Amino acid sequence: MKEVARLAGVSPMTVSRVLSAPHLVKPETLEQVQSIIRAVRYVPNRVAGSLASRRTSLVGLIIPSLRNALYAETIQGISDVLQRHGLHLMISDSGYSLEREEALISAYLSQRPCGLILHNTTHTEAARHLLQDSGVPCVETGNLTTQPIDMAVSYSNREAGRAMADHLLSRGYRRFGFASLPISGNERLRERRDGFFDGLRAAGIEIDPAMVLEVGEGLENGSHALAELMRRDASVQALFLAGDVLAAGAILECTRRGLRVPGDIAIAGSDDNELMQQTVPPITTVRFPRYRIGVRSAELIVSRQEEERSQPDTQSATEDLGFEIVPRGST
Amino acid sequence: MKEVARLAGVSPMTVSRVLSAPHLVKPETLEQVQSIIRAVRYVPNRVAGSLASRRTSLVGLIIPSLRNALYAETIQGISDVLQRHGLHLMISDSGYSLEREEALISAYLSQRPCGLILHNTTHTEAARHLLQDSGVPCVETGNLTTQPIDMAVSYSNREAGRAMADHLLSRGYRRFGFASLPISGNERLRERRDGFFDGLRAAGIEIDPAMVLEVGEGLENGSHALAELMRRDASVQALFLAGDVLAAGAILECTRRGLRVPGDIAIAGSDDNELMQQTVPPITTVRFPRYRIGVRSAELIVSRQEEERSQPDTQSATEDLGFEIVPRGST
DNA sequence: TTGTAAGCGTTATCAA
DNA sequence: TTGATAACGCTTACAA
Repeated sequence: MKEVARLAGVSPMTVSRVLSAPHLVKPETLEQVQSIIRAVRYVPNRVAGSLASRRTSLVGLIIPSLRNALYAETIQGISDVLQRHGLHLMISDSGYSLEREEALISAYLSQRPCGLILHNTTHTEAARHLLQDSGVPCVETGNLTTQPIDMAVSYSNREAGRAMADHLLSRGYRRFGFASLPISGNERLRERRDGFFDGLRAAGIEIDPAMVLEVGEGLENGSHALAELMRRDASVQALFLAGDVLAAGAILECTRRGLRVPGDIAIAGSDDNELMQQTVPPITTVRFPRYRIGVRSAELIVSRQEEERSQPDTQSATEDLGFEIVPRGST
Repeated sequence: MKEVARLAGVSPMTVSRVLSAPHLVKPETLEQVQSIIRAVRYVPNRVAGSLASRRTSLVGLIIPSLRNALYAETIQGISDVLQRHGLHLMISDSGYSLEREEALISAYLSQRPCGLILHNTTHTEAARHLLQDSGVPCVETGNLTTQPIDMAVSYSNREAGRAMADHLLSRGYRRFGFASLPISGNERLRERRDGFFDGLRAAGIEIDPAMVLEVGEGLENGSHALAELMRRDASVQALFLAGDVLAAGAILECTRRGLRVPGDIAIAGSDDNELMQQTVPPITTVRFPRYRIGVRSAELIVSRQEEERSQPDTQSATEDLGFEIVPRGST
């Protein structure tokens, strides 16, 4: 910057203004400086800028897994908003471990980000403290929480589970099975499952513990879940496969076995992805507004940031973006 | 840090050492300082650290689209390696636009990252200059390039296309169709398509331009592609659907139409994802080592970084990680 | 093993 | 509209 200033015959401060507040610079000076900047291909150093201004352009995102296509929509929503505001996204995965999440939060806070987004609402004690003390705007997402650390943008997994129970009951099914990814350490799935059980119980139906399964990720494990649940109870009428693409895997397995869906067995999924619409038959599912969640999360952080520049009266927020049962051919 | 130093009765420099070179500190002092750090919940400021050391812990990644599940594997590979080395990943999507890529490169360079990974081998003139002048280690990936800006880790899309042609020819097919996402601005797909045509041509077969289609993303568009190509030539024998999940969409459409695969029509895909293995029949495809590519890309940047600390004799590298034709039921 | 001094490359602040 | 000056919170280099 000094070099640019020297060549343009102005002070470094003027160069700085050309870059970050061009409207404060006389048009001729502006153009003069800009031409030098282009000529020497000057690339400003934001590290220095951030230190001086005590403000970075980094937003941190921690998700349970990068591989899981679920998060892609949310990430795109976040990214779209941040990019419009000149902010940058750091992403890491916690591998579903709260300890790793804590370590990541700590590492991210060292970077003095202008915001943090967590796809998670349960954290270690230490992690909560870190976040609270830091004063960094923080959005929790992935599940509705009554006690957000700062802000939350989500939907109720419990209500979604209950709504799916109501849907299946309304179709006349009475014997159920349930499968999901491992519940431990995943409050989103736990809530969805418990909501489902609540809904059945309200209709006087108790699900057999043997008909509740945890399986690994992937289509293949959806197939396994179907096979195993049918083996355990050949008269089961409806399955709720909560999580990722398990339901699609089950449908594909039905195709392979020549089972009619929903004639022989009804199958419902969650997390509407395009696969759900394209199977034969298309799968009844519960859809969460993932892109919108990314967008709102990012917007909250951006607005927090802009607030800070004017009036620093921080306000917490919890937004419930809802969900939607999408009835299709499989139930 | 000053505050911690004061409370611990040492100089700030000792606190700094406790954090970044603990082996240089006397054990008692170390413990003493660490206990103060915990007590006051001191979170070091890496922005300041980076400015002083002229070294950040940020690696930038630019991919064409965040939504595309293709990149998830590569990202996970990168992330796994970086996390082990205490580095952080910034991710943005260029939306398949070279101009946006250039803008992102420029923005990333301002952050003085310790490396950049581009899922792309064609760039604007300005972008190449920026990268070359910056001296920031840069890995290009996604396609084999003869002229890497710095380093490259990839596979040959052209060879992959040719290999798929050979595979289909060896199965006895002679009338072909091809569909992919839009080719323009996507050198990876162009190469794959051209390689496919090369392979056919070598066997004396020229593909009818009417049987070459570009469609949008998603399963649904795979279905459309199948419908359209069969409409244009009812006697077509084999389709190569290159890109994303188009082939799976086509297979699902065949299921809906009651077409036998490969009896009525053979279908081959690319980018082996789990969907390809689970359809009925499973889809013949070409598999790229996406996770490995992420791993190697990150490793090259890490090793460059460590080199720099010792001997600064930078060396360029192009690594070809190959691909694999996976013959399955659909051809 | 620890400390001192001098930056790192910007921006905030105030004065001109 | 522009400039001088003093930070920002660390690390490097060297000295003790």
